[in-house]
Amino acid sequence: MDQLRALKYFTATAEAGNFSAAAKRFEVPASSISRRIADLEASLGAQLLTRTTRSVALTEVGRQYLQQVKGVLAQLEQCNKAVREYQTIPTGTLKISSMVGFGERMLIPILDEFATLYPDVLLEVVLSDELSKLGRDDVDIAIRGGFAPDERVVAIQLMDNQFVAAASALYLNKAGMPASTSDLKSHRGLYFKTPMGATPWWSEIQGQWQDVSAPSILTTNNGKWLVRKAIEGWGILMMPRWVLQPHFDKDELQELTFAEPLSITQNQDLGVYMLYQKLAYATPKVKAAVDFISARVKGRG
Amino acid sequence: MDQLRALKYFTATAEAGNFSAAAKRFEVPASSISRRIADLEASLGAQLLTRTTRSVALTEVGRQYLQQVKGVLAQLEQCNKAVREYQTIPTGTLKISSMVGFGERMLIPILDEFATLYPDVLLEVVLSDELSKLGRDDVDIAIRGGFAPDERVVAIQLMDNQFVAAASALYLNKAGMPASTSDLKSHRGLYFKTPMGATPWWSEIQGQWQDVSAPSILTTNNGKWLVRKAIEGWGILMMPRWVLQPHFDKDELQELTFAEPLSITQNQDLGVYMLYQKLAYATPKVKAAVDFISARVKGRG
DNA sequence: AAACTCTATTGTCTTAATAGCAATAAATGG
DNA sequence: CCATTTATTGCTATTAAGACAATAGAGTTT
Repeated sequence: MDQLRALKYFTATAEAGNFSAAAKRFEVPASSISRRIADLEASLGAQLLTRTTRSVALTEVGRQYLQQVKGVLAQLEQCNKAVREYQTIPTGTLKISSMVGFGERMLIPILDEFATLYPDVLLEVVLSDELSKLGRDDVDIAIRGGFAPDERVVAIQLMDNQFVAAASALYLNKAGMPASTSDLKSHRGLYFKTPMGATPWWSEIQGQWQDVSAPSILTTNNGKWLVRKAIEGWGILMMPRWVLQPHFDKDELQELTFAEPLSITQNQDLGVYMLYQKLAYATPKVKAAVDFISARVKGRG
Repeated sequence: MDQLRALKYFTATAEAGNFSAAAKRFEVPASSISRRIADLEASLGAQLLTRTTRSVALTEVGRQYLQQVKGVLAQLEQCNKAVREYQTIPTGTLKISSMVGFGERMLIPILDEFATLYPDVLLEVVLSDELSKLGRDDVDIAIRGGFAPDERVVAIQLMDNQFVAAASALYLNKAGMPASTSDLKSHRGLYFKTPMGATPWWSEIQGQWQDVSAPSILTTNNGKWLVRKAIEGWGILMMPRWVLQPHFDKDELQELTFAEPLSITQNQDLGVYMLYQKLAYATPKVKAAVDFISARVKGRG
């Protein structure tokens, strides 16, 4: 018995809810679907579907089996795909999902070079701060702050993503230079809003992490606007160093340094990570992109 | 192409190092192994093995593919095993639907023991006098008064469910003991209301079934309340013997016996039945529960 | 209530895939 | 150099799956 075929029929039927719809998808008669699944059930010694003459429904075992088997099928497909694409020149569509800020400032600029280097790779870049799933054929490469530990996902740290406080000279002249992190509370705050919520300012004062956020003047998920407002002297903001560095260089903003540690989280590990599936690395386009991005970004950052 | 078989051949060959050894393991000619793997390679568009006339060795892709695929095969085996195990050890969720009265008095008490006996079975008991469908994965076991004849449903009679008339001494002192069933009409009636309607009293007098119902004082679908009112002397009620027996024992109620047959239906067959689906592959959880319930209830009832 | 449609199943035939077997050619080991 | 092992190839037999038609049950519409 071709169990693999039976499994494909089974998953399709479970999704469709009846045999005939599944049969159409595979362009075979419904009787074939019925027979293959009956065979599968016989070989397992278990009833996977309860049938009426009008429709089919999963049994409890059927539901369990389906869920597990779907993962197996997906993985096998991945394996086949990896082999098929191996030993070929980088081609095809490469989907990259990145955080908005990083994408605009770091990724897009270097991808021009990548595109000329690998002209056969069609780039599809999605900038979003929402999470997107790897593996589900959703994206090939994801760039995120922090990473969820997963066996099949490789995480490469691109940069440390250290948040620093900054304000314009204009503002500092008006409001005065804060001497310590606890002074921040009497200033005006410009806040970056991530999908996980706003990013209050934390400082470790005498071994204790404390919220030292200034009253909010503006909260937005648009980094560029936030920076512009800071330059115009609206208040103090905290952003990753790699965002602010160009403005420091142009003297548009001044970095505020303190004796006490200052961060946007009590957890220090908020580096920028590039994530990709371990399996996918076998495909040339992914391998090329992963190697390219990590070389370029690490060289800069 | 049966990819699964090809993969099994491939992994065996890779482990053995040559086709003939793998062929022996599957008891097929070496030519079959050779052909299946060649097909697999063709479908993948990649060479997995380098062959000499004396032995075979993995290529770079082959090694990668082997490693990934071995995991997939193991997982699939795991899935199959899980299903087969499900068919041998009682596990999973067991849904039982029962009539309210029977459920409260007979079923729930014995299910404690069942739960300790089969700890892997998650019980889900629904007490309702409404009909519920077997088969649609709605319930695994249904307990009902009477049964609809259906080819795919097995019905086991648990008890005879004989209805008997009763009243308290208090009432009988006041109203007098009815000498025959036809006397009942001048008494006060407490009626049990099933989803099928009220339950008038029928008696077979001189070969003729007649309605001998007393005027109704109370009609309810709540058996416990009905019994309490009877004990308090409100009137005469008819309930299954297994409901009333404890009250007879405690002298709270007296059974009324007559020369003429008395019932709540002209059809005598109103036993309590346990119903379950007749499936090609019976699940252990259902079998265990059916056996357990019929043993315990028949022993008592 | 009756006609209709959609759906799963079953039987039979056809077609495609696989196993079995024998022959051949290449490589290894003595 | 010969004997042996091993992969491959051609051919046949066998088995499994698909195609098609017919049947029966379950909703749906009229």
